[in-house]
Amino acid sequence: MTRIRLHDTMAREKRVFEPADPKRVTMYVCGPTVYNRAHIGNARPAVVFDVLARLLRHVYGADSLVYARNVTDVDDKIIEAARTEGVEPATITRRYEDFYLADMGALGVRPPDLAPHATHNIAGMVAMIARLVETGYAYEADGHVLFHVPSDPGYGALGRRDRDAMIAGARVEVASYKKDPADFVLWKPSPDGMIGWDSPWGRGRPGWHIECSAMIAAHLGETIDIHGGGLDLIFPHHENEIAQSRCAHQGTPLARYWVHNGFLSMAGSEKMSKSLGNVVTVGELLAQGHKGEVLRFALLSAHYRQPLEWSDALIAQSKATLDRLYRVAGEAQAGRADPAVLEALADDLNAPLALSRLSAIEDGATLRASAAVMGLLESGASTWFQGAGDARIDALVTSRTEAKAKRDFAEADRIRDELADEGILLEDGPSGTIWRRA
RNA sequence: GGCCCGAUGGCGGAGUGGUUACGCAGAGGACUGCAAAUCCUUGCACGCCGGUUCGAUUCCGGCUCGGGCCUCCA
Repeated sequence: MTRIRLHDTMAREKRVFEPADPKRVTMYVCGPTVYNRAHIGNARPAVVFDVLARLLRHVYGADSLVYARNVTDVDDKIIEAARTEGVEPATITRRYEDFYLADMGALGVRPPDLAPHATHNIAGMVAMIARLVETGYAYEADGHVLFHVPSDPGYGALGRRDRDAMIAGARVEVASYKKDPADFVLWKPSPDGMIGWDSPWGRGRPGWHIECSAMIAAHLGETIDIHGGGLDLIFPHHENEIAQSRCAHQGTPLARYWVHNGFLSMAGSEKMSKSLGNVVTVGELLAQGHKGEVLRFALLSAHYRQPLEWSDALIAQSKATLDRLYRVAGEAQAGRADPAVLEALADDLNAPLALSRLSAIEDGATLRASAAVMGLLESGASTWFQGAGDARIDALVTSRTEAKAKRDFAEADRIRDELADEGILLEDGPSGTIWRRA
């Protein structure tokens, strides 16, 4: 069996991956807060963990992975967006979840096995908060319930920071009702008219961190194999998840491996972020005519932990490379995957190395099977190059072939130029002329 | 200020204590009515300064530059 190694953020090093139960490998990745369109940076974890899921299924069996990616559908940004538009929060969340699924689908991201929604798991959150209050890890204050960080001596292990450092660096004013500046919210009150649920502490809504802890416990178990997400979630989000879950579960660890992807930046080298306004959404890129698979290839062109600078040149290079790979793949059916490609992916998901090994494959069936583990080359070559097909173009190509047979090259070139103006390129091969869209 | 990460050829990007990454783009050739595609050939590299070493892009230290986190954030 292929031996997978993963870089574990907790250990700060690559570790051999050994699931607790090879027949039921569990993975949880922090999914979107659905209040706007996903930008290309948001797509990186979706694509990266989609590849990891494909690899895990390849190694452990298609039915041996349970992959959950949550949907945060209650959040202050959602409430704000709903208020701005004058609609219910559910209108916002449904709209943007649909967009998210469509955008990720275009990138070849398969839906996860489970997509738990925060609003469907309130009872589990309330129960977990209640247990934390009972056991002295959390307290009620001014309508809020807060996790008391000093009560958890293990706090800070993932983010590698001590309490003093956290407090010294705090850039947000500390709420007066907190016992300790580092304490974070588990439950907050909702005024009349705002989305909320009844609880022992009054009508309110959950804090962000408790959502993931409760949904992991409810859907995957107290300890999961892999927890993934973006680098920026390490602190505080994942640190807080760990604290809540461990304290609610008698010290049982939340995850056995922590995997974090690096960031995408735009040319100009600042982090792509909504607040900076330097974002390109997946929807915009698709609308510009870029194929989803090209964007996927571009996202996989750097190792997932490395920074990746997004640019038009990167998109163009990715397309050119994919064009060539599709010519090799042709219409071949998937055969056996190349072990060298699998080996690269198994070594901490080294996608760039895997892609380079893909380039060395000359057999279409092997190429297609190997690329499938990365979610690439899943179309036939004719679909890739021509799309749905076009009888008018076929007729023009036939006319040109006839002109060529009569050695009327002026007419043949005229037709070729005419098609070129439409972005249609012709290739005269030994078995006739084929066309493709540029 | 604290913690963490990165720096490879025109571009993207692996990897390694001493031999070719690979891809894209470029150049030359073959093929072609001309192209395209394909094949062959080919140029271009490891941020700066020290140290360890027979030998460092690779290990160590310092520096410079860039990026991330420090309770909104993939």
